[in-house]
Amino acid sequence: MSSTPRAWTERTQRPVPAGAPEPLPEPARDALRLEAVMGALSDPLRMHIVRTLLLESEEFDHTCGWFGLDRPKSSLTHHFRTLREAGLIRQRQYGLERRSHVRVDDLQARFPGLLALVADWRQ
Amino acid sequence: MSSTPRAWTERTQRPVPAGAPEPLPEPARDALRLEAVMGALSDPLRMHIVRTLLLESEEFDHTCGWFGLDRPKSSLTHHFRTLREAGLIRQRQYGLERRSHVRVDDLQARFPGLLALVADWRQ
DNA sequence: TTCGCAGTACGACTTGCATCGTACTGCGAG
DNA sequence: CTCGCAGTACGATGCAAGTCGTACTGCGAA
Repeated sequence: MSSTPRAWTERTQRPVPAGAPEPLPEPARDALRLEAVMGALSDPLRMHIVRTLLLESEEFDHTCGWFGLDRPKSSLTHHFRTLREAGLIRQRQYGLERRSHVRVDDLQARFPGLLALVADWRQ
Repeated sequence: MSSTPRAWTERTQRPVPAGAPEPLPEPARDALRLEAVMGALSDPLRMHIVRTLLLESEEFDHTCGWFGLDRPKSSLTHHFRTLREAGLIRQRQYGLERRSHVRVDDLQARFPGLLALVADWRQ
């Protein structure tokens, strides 16, 4: 079940599969704010989430549970919402679960080099 | 009295003039933390300070007053200390005044591309 | 030595955020 | 229909940070 992940630099955003649900509300590319993005990444847990999503994601998006984070569900909801509202991740509701991926194209376009910093982050 | 500022990308850190006071306490290059740096930059006023220091500084460092910020002095003390403790700026005490500059070399070495994002920031 | 000034230190207030428990929602399996 | 589960919503709590007034410090000029 594990397809080999491409390097994130080579993985431009995947085409959206037909019939995928609409993304949850998020800021448009032009509305992304560098301070807000950096504020979202100033929390180590959120930095970890984005970095993991960037480096270890496969062909499909991932649910909150996939990360194996040892925090209550309500805390994860909070952090994922923070990341989405800052524009770092896109979330779609697939039936029961909410799946996330990094907005690679938008972030590269607006803040070139930022994701490279995240990828190089050492805990 | 305005010498032409070089572009920040061409201005590697100036040699320290002989007899300059020691820098105030700051994290060493290896101790810089990306989350902390981003946390410091998540405040628009601090982002503005760093960007101004990066783009409009001259051959010498600058005092808090130079920025012409319309805030009480105690607020500025707070923000400059935050920037110094996160490792973004270096501060030296010259008699009465405390002068600051961006730690260009350290930041470029540890977080390449980060200062370019700051320079491109639009208020 | 006296004064003015740059900046600090301290403390109070307020706001925002992280954390988490609990109740709830809504889809899908059986 | 009923149950279980992923995740949300809500609210309480505690803490960290932003804001700012006031008192203070310490250098340098007159």
